[in-house]
Amino acid sequence: MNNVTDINKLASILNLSVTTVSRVLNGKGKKYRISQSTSQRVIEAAKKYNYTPNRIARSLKTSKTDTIGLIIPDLSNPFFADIALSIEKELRIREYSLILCDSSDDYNVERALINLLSSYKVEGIIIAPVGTKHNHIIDKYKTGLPMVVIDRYFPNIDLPYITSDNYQGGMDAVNYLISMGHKRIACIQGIPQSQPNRERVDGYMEALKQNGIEIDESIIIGHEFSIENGYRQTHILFSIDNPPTAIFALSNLICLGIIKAVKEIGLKIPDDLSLISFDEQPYSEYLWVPITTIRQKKKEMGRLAVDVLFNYIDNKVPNDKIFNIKLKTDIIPRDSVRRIN
Amino acid sequence: MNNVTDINKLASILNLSVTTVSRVLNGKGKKYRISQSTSQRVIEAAKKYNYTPNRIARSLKTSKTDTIGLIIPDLSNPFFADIALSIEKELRIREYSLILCDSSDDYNVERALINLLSSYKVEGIIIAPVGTKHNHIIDKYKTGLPMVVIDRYFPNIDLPYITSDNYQGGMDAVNYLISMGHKRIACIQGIPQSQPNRERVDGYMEALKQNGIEIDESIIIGHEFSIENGYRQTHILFSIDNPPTAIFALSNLICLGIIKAVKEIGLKIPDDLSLISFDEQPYSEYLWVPITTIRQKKKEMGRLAVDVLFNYIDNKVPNDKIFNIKLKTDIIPRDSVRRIN
DNA sequence: TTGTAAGCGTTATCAC
DNA sequence: GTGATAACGCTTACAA
Repeated sequence: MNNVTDINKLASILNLSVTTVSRVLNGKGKKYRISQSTSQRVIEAAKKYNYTPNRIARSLKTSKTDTIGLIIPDLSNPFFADIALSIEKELRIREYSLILCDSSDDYNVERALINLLSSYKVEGIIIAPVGTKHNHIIDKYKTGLPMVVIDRYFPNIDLPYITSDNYQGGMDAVNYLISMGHKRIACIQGIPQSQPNRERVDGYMEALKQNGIEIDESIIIGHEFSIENGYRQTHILFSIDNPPTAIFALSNLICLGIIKAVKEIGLKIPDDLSLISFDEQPYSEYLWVPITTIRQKKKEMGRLAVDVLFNYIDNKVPNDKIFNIKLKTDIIPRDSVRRIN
Repeated sequence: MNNVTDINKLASILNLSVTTVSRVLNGKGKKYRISQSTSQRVIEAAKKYNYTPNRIARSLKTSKTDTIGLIIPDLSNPFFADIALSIEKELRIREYSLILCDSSDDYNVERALINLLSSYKVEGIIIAPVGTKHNHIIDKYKTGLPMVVIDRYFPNIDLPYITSDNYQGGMDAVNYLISMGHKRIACIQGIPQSQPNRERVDGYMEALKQNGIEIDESIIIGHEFSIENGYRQTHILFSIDNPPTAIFALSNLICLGIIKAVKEIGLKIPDDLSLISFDEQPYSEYLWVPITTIRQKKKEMGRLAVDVLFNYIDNKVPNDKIFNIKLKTDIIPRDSVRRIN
């Protein structure tokens, strides 16, 4: 089983030039009118000696690496894991591979990762940014490296993005709560500076406004998309006078934290508290109480991100034409919201 | 902002040879006794022109790509997502990057991915195999490419692996159930041919045997690590005579399916049915009933996989010395198991 | 129908 | 202290 890893060796074994071997192996046999028999011999030898072209060498020559980079803040969050999976699948179809990077929601890490990926000569980057600063991203994009931002985008900045319609999602959630009779609605948020968070909160406020309900800033709290945050803030909410009758959780992780706290406090959902949460998960239905959620189109987001990215990579679209897409969310009513008086 | 992407250009701007520039940039300045001032100039110019070495070219020369490949069956399964994250983090510390591949639990895809990764010249591969065949893996390993198998390993085969002690985990789960008075214990399994599944079932049977409980093969059912499978099998279990008083679920996804079915059937956990499940998840505690689980050391598994892999990559260890590691599991008692008469 | 040779951007060997 | 130059394995003009 003498594996051959070098086109030169293969060519010399075959008594052919590397050119011919390369052409056959790249499917350019007929283009260069290489004889049937030669082609056969090459293909068989390649199989026999288990030869696969060295992509590194090929890339150096062609400046195509067939790789793209993905930077996400937290792979252990199923929201991002699902998106990553969707992206991987889409890339596979195009015969591209994925270099996966986790920024741990850290701006400095993210910054370094972009440069790292660029040194690996990825042909494009899909990034769910930490969400606060964006200069490092734009700079790289202007360099000519195709990039698409997902989830946490930057408004009014020339960067292609795919995100959910978080504003509408926030409005839908709160309108639903209001339609069920709730007026005192708290909002436990994630990273306040991040755009999805902002828009969800804006949607929340708009819904209240449209329904003539006064906004109480003291029950818009929290600072992180985590279980811990949901847990803490809920305890705070129920230690104040006039606690809410409903909570709008801005992510699945926050929602879990709320459940934890609510049980500790000894309340029942939805009897004592109604709950609605952003992010549908496979387990949302099987939680303590089946949770009413706002579902984002994760798979679609991944698919579109790749689509749009390749529009730039394949130069179907000029770099200064910016794609901006907001995907509709939908609401999945379950048992966690109760109708009150 | 004229970015320079070529060491030649940078060298000519500096009026130095590429050799010198390369040496300085690779931290070999003092080794070659390059003057302080020259080093300074190089470093500053690199920064000024935003120069980063082309890793593709470097790799071709050094045959080091600083990448490793990861193949997992399903990134949307949080068990694998957590492991992937742990691996990514470990690699980052070593300044390596990760090419992530999802095999969709498909043997043919897995086969192709191994060759693909090898053509990308990854320096090693960590793989959670589909779990049935292994020749393609061994063949590649024998080629000299370092590989480590995680989770679904192959017994009595010369391949390094890191997995959980599934046998012990299975025994622990069932012993716990038995200690709570259960005798009629069903087992809903995942992929029957996969080794973790086998060993969990073996542990299950051993525990029964040791306690003088007869094994009823008709209540060891299922074929997939999925919600759907858990759901279906539970319905089947409760359509037969003499249904179980407890179920041992062999994965978190299966557990969710069981919950779904149990609710439909109108049973209560743990009143009418006790449930214990493999795989601890962040949400295990917040499910319909807080679920008693067998926790696997996912983070540790990822960490060790990388550790062991680098023992081969760095040739600290001969390729024919095989590392085999089984990590202890632990049991997290919650409310889903009831003590019966 | 096939082959020769240049060149992709590095690093490493040898030379000065 | 610094520099020419070969080589890594491939693709691709250009030749024949």
